[in-house]
Amino acid sequence: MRMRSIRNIECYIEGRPVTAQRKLLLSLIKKAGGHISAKELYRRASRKNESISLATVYRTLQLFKELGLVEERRLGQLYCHYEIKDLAEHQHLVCRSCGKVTEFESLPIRKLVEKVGRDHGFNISKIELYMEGNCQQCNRDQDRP
Amino acid sequence: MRMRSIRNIECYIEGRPVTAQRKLLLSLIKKAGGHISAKELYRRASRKNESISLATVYRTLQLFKELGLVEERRLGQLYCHYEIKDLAEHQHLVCRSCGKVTEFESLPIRKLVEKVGRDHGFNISKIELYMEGNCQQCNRDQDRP
DNA sequence: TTAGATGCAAATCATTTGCAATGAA
DNA sequence: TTCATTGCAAATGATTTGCATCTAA
Repeated sequence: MRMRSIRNIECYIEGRPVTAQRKLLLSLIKKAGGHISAKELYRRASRKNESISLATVYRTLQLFKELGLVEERRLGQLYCHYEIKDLAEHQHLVCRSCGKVTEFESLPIRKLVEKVGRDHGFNISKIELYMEGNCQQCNRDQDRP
Repeated sequence: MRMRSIRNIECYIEGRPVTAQRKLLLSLIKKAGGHISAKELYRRASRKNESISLATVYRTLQLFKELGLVEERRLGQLYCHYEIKDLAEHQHLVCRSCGKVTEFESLPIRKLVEKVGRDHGFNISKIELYMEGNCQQCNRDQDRP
C-alpha cells in the first residue's frame, strides 16, 4: 500500500481560508496512516487543541471529501473510517473477533466491476468490497483456550 | 434471484413466543420481496397494526438476525436494508442519482474471496460487494435535460 | 402462572445545523 | 473590512433501553 505524497493543504483548498484546525486535522489523518474514524480524529485533535469541536471535525471531514482529499468508508456495521484518497485502490477485511482491519488490493475485481457495469448499463464510479471473518490469530486462540 | 420458500415463523422461533407483531413483520418483509428498511417496515406495519412501536420493529429485526432469518446490510451511506437470508447470495449496485438498488449475483467473486482468505489467513464468513454509479436511465436524462 | 414481549418515553450515539463570535485574507 | 470558519449548544435521525403492562404458552 503506497501512499501518494500529500502536499500542503494550500494545494488543495483553493480560495478558502487555511485555518489551524484544517492543518491540524489533515496532518493527523496523515499521521494515522491515512485512515481514521471521526471520533478518534477528534480525540487526537483535542490533545493538540483543547477547544476544537466535534462539529469542526465533521465539517472539515465534509470539506475534505468535497475536495476529493478524503473518502468516507463504512465497514460493515463495525466502523466508519475516513481515509486519504489515492491510496492505491484497496478493499477491507475485518476480523469479527479482534476488530483488526486488513487492507488488500485486488486486481481481478476490476474486471468483475467492468462486467457488472456493462451487464446492467451502469456507469460505476465507486466500488467497495468488504469481507468479515476470523483472522488467523483469533482462529488459533479459539482452538486452544 | 430465487428465494428459499420461507416457512411459518414457528419453524424459526424455538421456544420463544410467536406474537402477532412477529408474524406481521415477517410477512411484511417477505411481501417486500425480501429486503426493506426498518423505517419502511415500520410504516407498513403501522397500517396493519396502529399501535405497533418502532422499538418492536427494531427488536424483532434484531431477533430475526439472531435467528439467522434476516441480515442487516448497509449500502454505502445511502441505505440500511434488512433482507431475508438465503436469497441466492447477491451483491448491490446503487444509482447515485435516482437511488435505484439493483441486485446481482456474481460467481467469479467466490474465487476471489477464497484467494483473499487464503492469502491473509482469514476464515471469511461474510462478504459484501457494493458499487455505486449512475444507471442507464439517469445517464440518458443527463445527456438531454 | 410466568417468563418473555410489547408500547411508550426517555436515553444514546453519530452527525448536522443555527447563531453569534472569531480569524484569515 | 469582510466573508468564511469556528465553538457551542441545540436539533436531527437512527437505534436502543428502562419500565410498567400485557400475553403466549
